Amino acid sequence: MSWTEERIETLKTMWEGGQTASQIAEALGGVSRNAVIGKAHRLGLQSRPSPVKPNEPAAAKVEAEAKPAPVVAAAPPPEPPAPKPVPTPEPEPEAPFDLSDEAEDDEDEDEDQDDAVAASPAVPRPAADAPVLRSVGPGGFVRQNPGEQAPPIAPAPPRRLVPAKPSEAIAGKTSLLDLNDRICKWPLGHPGEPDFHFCGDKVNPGFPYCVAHCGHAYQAQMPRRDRRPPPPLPYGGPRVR
DNA sequence: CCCTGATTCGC
DNA sequence: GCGAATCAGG
Repeated sequence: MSWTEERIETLKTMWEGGQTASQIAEALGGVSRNAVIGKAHRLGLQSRPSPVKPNEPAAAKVEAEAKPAPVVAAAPPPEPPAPKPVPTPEPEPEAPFDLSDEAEDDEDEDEDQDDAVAASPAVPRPAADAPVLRSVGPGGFVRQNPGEQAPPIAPAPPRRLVPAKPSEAIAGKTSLLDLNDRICKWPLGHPGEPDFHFCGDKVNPGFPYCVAHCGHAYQAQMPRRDRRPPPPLPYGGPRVR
């Protein structure tokens, strides 16, 4: 399997969208997780929250036996490698909500989220967990060029909403409690803010959002090979394992 | 154990 | 350039 333009594009989008290397590898198919990581690095994609901390001074130690240690004569005490400044990660451009779940998530929040947003038994729930990227317009919405919208938008369903009691500010707006499988769940505003509410339009049948917001939610390119019936299963879909 | 990403290094 | 093997942290 080679890295075609399309596959690279998918890799980029998913990587930047916060998908794990495993998920990406699985979505692409024919490649291993390592291959994905390796390629991502070669592409210059910056590391996202990595579990491995950079060793500051301890540095050389790994299996760096590769370094034959230039023995000149009476080898002087090797200078300890100076700790290089940690590159400050660029803040993400923008996104309706925080996508990075793994980073700092709590269990209870997940539950809230599922209850709140994924409560649509009738709907094939295209992507309650990761409505991140994805494309294909079975609904008919036009797809944009990959370059036109760089930042991976993802109306990640808000977590921790449920303000115990309905606020007056959202009176007349579509609140969490108004959500059902027939109205658009696209969030407007930010959770916690007084006027936070949902779109509330009629959904594009089969999707959690209205047609307009589907256009925002589903954009990335997808391997348009085998036809995949209605519910376009996103990359981050159910992990088959 | 599982998972994650980072790195190395032979191809 | 590619990716398996390996490492290291959660």
